[in-house]
Amino acid sequence: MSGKHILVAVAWPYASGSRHLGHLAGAYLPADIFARYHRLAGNRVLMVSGSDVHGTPITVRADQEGVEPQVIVDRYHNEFLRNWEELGISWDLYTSTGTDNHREVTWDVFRTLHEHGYIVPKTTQQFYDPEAERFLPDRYVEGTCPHCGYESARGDQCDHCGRQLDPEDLVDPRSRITGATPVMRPTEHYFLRLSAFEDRLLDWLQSRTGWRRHVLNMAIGFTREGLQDRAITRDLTWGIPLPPEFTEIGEGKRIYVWFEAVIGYLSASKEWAQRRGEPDAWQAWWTDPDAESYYFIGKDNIVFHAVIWPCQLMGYGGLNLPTDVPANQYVTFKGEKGSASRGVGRSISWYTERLQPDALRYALAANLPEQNDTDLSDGDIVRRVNEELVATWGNLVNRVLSMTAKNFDGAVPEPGELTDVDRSLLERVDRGLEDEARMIEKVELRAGLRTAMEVAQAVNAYLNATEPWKTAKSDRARTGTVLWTAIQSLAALSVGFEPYLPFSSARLRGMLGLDEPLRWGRLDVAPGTRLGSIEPLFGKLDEDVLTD
RNA sequence: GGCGGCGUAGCUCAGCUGGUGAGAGCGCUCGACUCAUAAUCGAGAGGUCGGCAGUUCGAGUCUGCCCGCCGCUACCA
Repeated sequence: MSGKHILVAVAWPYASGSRHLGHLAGAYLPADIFARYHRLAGNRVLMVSGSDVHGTPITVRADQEGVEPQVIVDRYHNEFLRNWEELGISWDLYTSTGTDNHREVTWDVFRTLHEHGYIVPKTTQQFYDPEAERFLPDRYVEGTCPHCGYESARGDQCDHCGRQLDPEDLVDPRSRITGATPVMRPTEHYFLRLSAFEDRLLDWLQSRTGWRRHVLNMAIGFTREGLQDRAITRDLTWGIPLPPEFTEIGEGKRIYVWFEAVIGYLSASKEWAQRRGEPDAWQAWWTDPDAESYYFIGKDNIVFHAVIWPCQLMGYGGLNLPTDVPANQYVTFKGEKGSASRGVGRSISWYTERLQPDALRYALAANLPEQNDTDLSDGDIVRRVNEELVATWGNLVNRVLSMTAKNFDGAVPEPGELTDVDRSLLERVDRGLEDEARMIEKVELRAGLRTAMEVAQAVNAYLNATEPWKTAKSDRARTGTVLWTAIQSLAALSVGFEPYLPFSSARLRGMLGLDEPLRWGRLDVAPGTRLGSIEPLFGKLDEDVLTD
C-alpha cells in the first residue's frame, strides 16, 4: 500500500451535448472517489480524461445548428470544465482529443500497429452522395424501414421500431444532406486486425480476478463469438487525419473516433508529463508492470475497454493492460435510461445550480449503479441528503462541536483516563477506516460510504450512551474525556468521508484546526486546540428544491 | 433473433465458490433521550427471494423453460 502507481482512466465525455447525472454517477464520481482515496493511502495517482471532440453526433449537431463542429465542441468542453470544478472532480489532467499531442500519440500508435502488421487496408462498399460528392456515414442515410415501414429510419437503426439496420436495408434510401439518392461505391479503409488477438485476449480475460461479473462475462462472451477486423478510418472531414505518409487509400480519410478516443488515456498521460517538465514521467504508470490501471466507464463501453483497447495495447507492445474495468450500470430516471439527446435525466449543471456539491456527491455515491441499474428520483436525492447525510453525519458534527463550545469555551478538552467505552469507540473508528479502505480498493464504493456512515452512527450511539450533556453538570473531567473521544472520531471521519465529501470534510478539518496534507487513518486533534467557527456542514433541503 | 447482466421487505439496494430461523439504509410502529439541523439511540412489524419444473439430505444461491427490464450485436462511442 505504499507508493503504488495507479492510473485512474475515466471515460471521455462526448462534447456533443450536456452530460447528465447518469454519466456523473457512472464514471466521473466513482473515479474521483477512488482517486482521492488512493492519494490518501499514499499511492501515486494519475487521473486523466478529456473531452472527446470527434465523432458523428458532433457533426450532426453542428449541421443542425449551422455552425462549425468546433463551436459545439468549445461550448460543451467549457461546460464540462465548469462541472468538474464545481463538483471537485480531482483530475491530474483533463484535456481533449483535439490537441496536437493527442494527434501525435494517435499517429504513433497507428504507425506502430501498422509496422507490427495489425493494420491493413481493405476495400468496402459504401453509400456515396453524388450531389454532395462525399461518402455518407450510416446516420446520414435515411429511408423507409424494411421492418416497420417507418419513413425516416436512419441507416444505423430505426427510431420507430428500434431495430438495427444496415443502410442498404433501407427502402428508398436518400441522403440526409442533399436528399439525393445515394449510390454504392467502393472505398478503401484501414482495418485493425482484431482477429489476430483473439486467443491472447481470451487467455488474458480468463485470468482476470476480481472483475465485476457483468463486465467479464460480456468481454469473454464477445471474444468467444469471434473477433472480426474492424475499420478504423472513415470518409469524413472532421477527425484526426492519417499520418501523412499513409496515402495508399486515397484522400478524405480520417481516423475513426473509437480508435483514437481510447488512445486519449495514453496521450493525456504523456501531456501531463510534458506539462510537468518530466516528459518520461508517464512511463511509471504505463510500462512498469507493478503499476495498476482502472478504467471507469459505463456499461455501454465495456467492449471498447475490455476487448478492443487491450488489443490495441497488446499490438503496440510494452504497455500495461487494464488492471480492472469497473464498469457501472445505469442510473435510470423513473425507470428510463438517461439520454442527453432525448431529454431524459437533467444535466449535471442543472443539479449543481441547486445543490451543494457534497450533497449531490453523497446522494449519487449512495446510489451508484455498481451491480444493477439504479433508479434515482429527485425525491430520493432529497431523502438521502436530509435523512442520512444531514441527520446522521451533519448533525453529529454539530452536536459534538456545539457541546464543546458551550462547555469548554470552544477548545478541545484535555482527556482524562479512557474507559472501556471510550477505547472501544476509537477501536471501532479505526476498524471502520480499515474496512472502508478495503472496500474502496475493490471498487465497492457504495459499501465504502455505508461503512463510513456506520462509524458515524457508532459515534452517535456512543454519545447517547455516555450522555455528556448530563455529566457536564456533575463531572467536568468525564465530560471532557467523552468530548475529546468524540472529536478524535470526527477527525477520523473527516478522512473517511474525504473521498466522497471533499468540500465539507475539508471544512470540518478547518473547524478542528487540522492542516493538510492528509493520510488515511485517524488524525490526532491536540487538547487545547481552538475550534473554528462552528456552522452546519450541510443545509437541509427544501422538499421542492428540485422541482421546477 | 443471438450474447451478457438483472428481477430479493413500502422505497433504494447487499447477499462470494448452495447449508444454523433471508440482510442493510430509509419509511412505518413502540420505547429511551433532549446536547444537536423536530436531529440521535434502542426494539419491533414487514418478504411464497419474477413464474414453473428439475438436480440435491438441503437452493435466493445450480440446471431448463417462461415473463419483464437494461446493455451489446462490430458505421453511436
